[in-house]
Amino acid sequence: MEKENPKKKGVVGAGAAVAAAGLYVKVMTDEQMELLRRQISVYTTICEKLAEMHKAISAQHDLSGMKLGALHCDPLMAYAGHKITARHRWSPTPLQLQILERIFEEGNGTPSKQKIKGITSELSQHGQISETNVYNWFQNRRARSKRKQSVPAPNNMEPEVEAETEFLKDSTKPEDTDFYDNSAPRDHDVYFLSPEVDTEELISWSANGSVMELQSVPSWGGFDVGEL
Amino acid sequence: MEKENPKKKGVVGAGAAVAAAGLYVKVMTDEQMELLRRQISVYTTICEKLAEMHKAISAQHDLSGMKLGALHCDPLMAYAGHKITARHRWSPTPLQLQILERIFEEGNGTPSKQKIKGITSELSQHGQISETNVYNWFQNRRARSKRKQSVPAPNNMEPEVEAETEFLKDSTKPEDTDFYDNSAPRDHDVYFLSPEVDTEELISWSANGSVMELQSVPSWGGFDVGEL
DNA sequence: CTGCTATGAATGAAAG
DNA sequence: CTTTCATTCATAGCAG
Repeated sequence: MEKENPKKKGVVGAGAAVAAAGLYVKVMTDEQMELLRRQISVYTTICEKLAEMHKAISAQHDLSGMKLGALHCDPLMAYAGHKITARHRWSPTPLQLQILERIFEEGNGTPSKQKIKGITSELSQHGQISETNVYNWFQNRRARSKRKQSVPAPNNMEPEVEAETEFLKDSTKPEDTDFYDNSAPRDHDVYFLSPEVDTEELISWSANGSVMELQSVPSWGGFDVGEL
Repeated sequence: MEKENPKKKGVVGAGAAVAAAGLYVKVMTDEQMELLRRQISVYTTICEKLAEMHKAISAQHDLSGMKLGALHCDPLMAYAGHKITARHRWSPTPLQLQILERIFEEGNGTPSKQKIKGITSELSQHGQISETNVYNWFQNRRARSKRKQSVPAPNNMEPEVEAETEFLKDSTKPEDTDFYDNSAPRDHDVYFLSPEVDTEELISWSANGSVMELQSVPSWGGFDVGEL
């Protein structure tokens, strides 16, 4: 496989001599400093929390599709020197996936050409996508959902109550059983505000919005990072 | 380049000495400023993405139902005890492996459905196994054995430039355009500097590794946000 | 503890 | 539509 090439000593421009006039320096007051520090802290916490949740959620392979594969790289990786591998196969963004699933379940068993076109244009508002992608997606979705009717899923034993079976038994069928949601109430809100964590005071984003708020404060109290 | 120590807070002396004497203003070099700016940008973007992702995921909690029915790990459980790792992926017992190998080499290039079924039931006498497992096994076995003869030659290029190597092979589809990959510039720098860019395609954080990495860089080259 | 390797699994795309 | 291929993700097990 190909992995990181610790070649380009990217490292957050440690030595990335900033612009030319590196003679004068920027100045910040204590106040600004404090503010900055605070914001950073918040961001850090949020990211940490989110990462944790993400990890948990996609414990092993779930991920309702958060692996956008458009460009396989994130900002950090970029600076880390990991080349931006160009060209990757398309992958729906979470939003797109959501929509696709909805449409799929809606019963439109046969997305006609026209349908596809429409869907495509709708989805392209949430990210790059082509008609072919949509077509393939439906094709695959159908084919794969079809192949899920063998596992009797008879005795769904408690995952954690494994007797002496070394490996899990029937993990057999990947996709089937739609009743799972009975065990999982939709109190999503609660999930994120986990009982023990102490940081949620900082970030309380039960539904979805808190984070957005945070994002809206990128100016960092007078410190305009954007204008730099 | 002295930022190799993820553990020890570097404390770039430049003036971030928030500690004691808080009488004079803090000073940051352009370099630090740049760094900060980048990090902020990255955090912002990531948070944005994460938020979006979670919104989508929690929206229907797994729309495709593509996961193991019973196993439904939610964040809550994760926090509770990090126990979500209950499921282990299947692995053939030596005996099963032996049989599988035999069958594989027997030439049955394509163990079709029926074949799979038969094999599965045969193997299940030696341990837990499902058709899917068998299917995947053959799939992987074939793919892997095929790729066992082209390792050395193709590399020669500098890692830093090899990004452009191949995005020519985008054979996508007949009828539509696949701008999705060509339109995205790979000017890494831009990623950080322009928050206004449509982040959808800029950041794609597929692997959980990305996030993890992020977490590991909270020191902000001198800033110790962690201690806050 | 950190990283690497082997390998089960998921999935977009293509072939039949 | 169904089956196969190719690529990638994620993780268990092992080595340094």
